[in-house]
Amino acid sequence: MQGMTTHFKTSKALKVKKEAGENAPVLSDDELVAMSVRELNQHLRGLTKEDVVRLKQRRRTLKNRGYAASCRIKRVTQKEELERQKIELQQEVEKLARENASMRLELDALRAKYEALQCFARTVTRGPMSPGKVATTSVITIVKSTNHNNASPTPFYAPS
Amino acid sequence: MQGMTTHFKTSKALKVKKEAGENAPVLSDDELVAMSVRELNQHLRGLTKEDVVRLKQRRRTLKNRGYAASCRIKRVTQKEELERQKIELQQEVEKLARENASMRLELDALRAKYEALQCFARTVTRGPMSPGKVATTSVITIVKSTNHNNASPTPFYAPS
DNA sequence: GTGATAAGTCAGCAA
DNA sequence: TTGCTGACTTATCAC
Repeated sequence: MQGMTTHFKTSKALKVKKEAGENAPVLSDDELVAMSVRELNQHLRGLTKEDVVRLKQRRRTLKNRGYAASCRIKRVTQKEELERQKIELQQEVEKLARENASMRLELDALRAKYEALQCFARTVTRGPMSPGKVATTSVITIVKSTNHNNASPTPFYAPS
Repeated sequence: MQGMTTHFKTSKALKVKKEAGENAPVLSDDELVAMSVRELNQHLRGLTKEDVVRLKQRRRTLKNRGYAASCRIKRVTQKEELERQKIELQQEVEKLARENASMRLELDALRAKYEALQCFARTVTRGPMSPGKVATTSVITIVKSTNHNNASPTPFYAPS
């Protein structure tokens, strides 16, 4: 329904302007689009009303071309930004999950150590009937099993 | 450079087809676009070569219109999906951070309790010279200060 | 051929 | 008037 490419259209528009041109040195698209309204009016002197309308329309179209490009760039940029944030958040989730897991291990280990110590404390405080020697033996046994589980060589009676 | 809206163009295309029409009941856009190639060929009988080309081109344009629409919808959908995932991840980060903080508190509290118990154990095991009564008094003191810090009414010598 | 997409054009809204 | 964006068309690429 009009088999011309945009570039053909553009150059045709230029050609038309040239044909009807008075003195204008054939404004390029870039010049026309970068021109301020005041500057544009300078170039409008001595042109047909029709040419003025045509030129202004071409300017508007060129501007629109730029707007459309900005719009696309903005869209792409925003999408990339979202994807970046997504990756960042995923990494943060991973980091927190790791911290979480390691703290859970630490907590479990400490709970075990605590319970072992508690157990020992009970044997000691259950009554003054048993002499120190028995209690100490218990302690050694407990510590061994605890060490086997969390590889911490610190016996609970050390200053830590 | 052609001041017609798409709909105007479309109806113009229809009109053209009607003017040159043989027997076709003026295919609507929807009909034309939904038609299979084989069905289309049925409707192409007895049309000018030019009309055949025109009709096929109209069909292609209509199809393209649909593709463009799908493309836009897809773009929007993907963006929404990204935003949804972002919110989901933010919530997960918050949840993990909360868990993390509470576990850290728990860990600190347990460490304090453990150290208190350790302290007591040392007083008990330092030597069998001190009788049970003295040790018990120490225990009570420790428990009180521990309770003050973490509001846990469980003395370390209870079965927990 | 069919479907998807980048670029350009236009309409229409908002400032 | 300027800038932006949705919808459409066209060109182009991949399958």
